[in-house]
Amino acid sequence: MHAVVKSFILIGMKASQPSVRKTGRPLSFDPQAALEPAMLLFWRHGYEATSLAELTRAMGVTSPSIYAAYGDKKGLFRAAVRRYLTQPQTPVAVIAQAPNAATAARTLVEGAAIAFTGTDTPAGCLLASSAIAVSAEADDVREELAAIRREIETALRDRISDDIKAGRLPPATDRTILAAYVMTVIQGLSTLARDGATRAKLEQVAQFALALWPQAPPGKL
Amino acid sequence: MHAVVKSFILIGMKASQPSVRKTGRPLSFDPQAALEPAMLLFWRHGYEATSLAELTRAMGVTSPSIYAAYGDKKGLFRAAVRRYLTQPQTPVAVIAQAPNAATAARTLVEGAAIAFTGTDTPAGCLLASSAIAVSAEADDVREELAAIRREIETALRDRISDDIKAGRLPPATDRTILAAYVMTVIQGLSTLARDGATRAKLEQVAQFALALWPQAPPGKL
DNA sequence: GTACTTTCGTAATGGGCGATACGGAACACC
DNA sequence: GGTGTTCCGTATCGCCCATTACGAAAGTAC
Repeated sequence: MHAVVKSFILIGMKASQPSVRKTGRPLSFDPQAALEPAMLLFWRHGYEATSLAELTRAMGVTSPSIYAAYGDKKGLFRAAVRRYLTQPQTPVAVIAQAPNAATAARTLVEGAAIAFTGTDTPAGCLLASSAIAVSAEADDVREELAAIRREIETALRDRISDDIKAGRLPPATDRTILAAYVMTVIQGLSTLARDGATRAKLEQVAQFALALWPQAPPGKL
Repeated sequence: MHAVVKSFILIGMKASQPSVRKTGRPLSFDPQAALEPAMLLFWRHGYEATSLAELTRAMGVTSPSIYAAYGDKKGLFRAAVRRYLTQPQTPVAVIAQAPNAATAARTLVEGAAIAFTGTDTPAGCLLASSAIAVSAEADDVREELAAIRREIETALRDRISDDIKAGRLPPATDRTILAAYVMTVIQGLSTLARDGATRAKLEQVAQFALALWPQAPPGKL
């Protein structure tokens, strides 16, 4: 019975168009579209500091409908995080599609400086800042986001490994530290943006930080 | 009357030894010493996710006594932050006492890698992580911590200016970006520590990041 | 000892939280 | 048009939150 409920949730969330269900009263809202204002609220105030009352007001959906569509507050947050990460594409996809690790890192860091200072969105990064210090009851949510962050770091580290093997990076490069350094800069940029730093400042810090990328051995680019 | 209460609070918090008050039932706890467990809780769970019930249990002080000594939850948090920042000395003092900006930055970043991975303390930095995403009611607390972060950044930037004028740094050095870069790395290290990174890893990232410090012109060290 | 001052612990305050029970409404199916 | 199914809105649930009223307790002052 619990599995049945969950499958409905997945159906309701995956498709923006009318789902495969045939009978019963139709949904009066688009569960995918309603994630937008929820994502913005979680982005601004974080997971725990965003109340259901604020969410229902911003989404234009009553709480029983939210619980039917997403399960509970954690389910809604997870869906909002998924939406956040796929706009326009996930960091892991960015890393995979870049021609090399240097481009991947540059795209991530420069993209962070821009994404963290959007005029129509809250400052900083939802993934980096919305569940850092949480209560014991929400520790699973914090851990989920930490796992995503580690996943990105691992993907970048693997790309660096490839470049070292291919001779595009010096053999002495420490792939683990280099990947961790890039993540450190991105996380730090989120806090600076939240503290009110301008886009220009963030972009300059990003450029400065990227100057540490090891140079390719001669003739191996 | 409100000012009177506040003066009592300051007296009670500044002196660990018996205050100048003569009459009345004596305090049954040391308001300064009781900040230690409160600081650790705020450090671990952040300002909003730490409840008064947890605080009273950890401090061994009932809530009316907490309100008499610190005013309210925000007052207790501010006192805990002050205690955090003065162990062993404030970042601004570290910057002021260093022989030059390079040493100041190195001391801050290397100290962060160690302080953020203590075995007897929560991971990460209380200043960097305890009030990042907060509700509207706690936005003043977030802003207060942001002001402290900006103060540290400004102090570092001014130290860099001195070094440029004294010829210890290249004239083309952008003091604003260099100071912001150091702050970015420190904030990022806090998140990495919270995500479970080891002290060794943080120290290596710190060393790596510090390699970006501009070299002094020849003969000007 | 008596009066005065301050802090103590107990117990409660109103309010907001996440989550839900329930009956009516809106569709598809036949 | 009747039946079955699903969703909607209202109203509310119990719980925990930060904060405080109140009377007893523990000191000093005289």
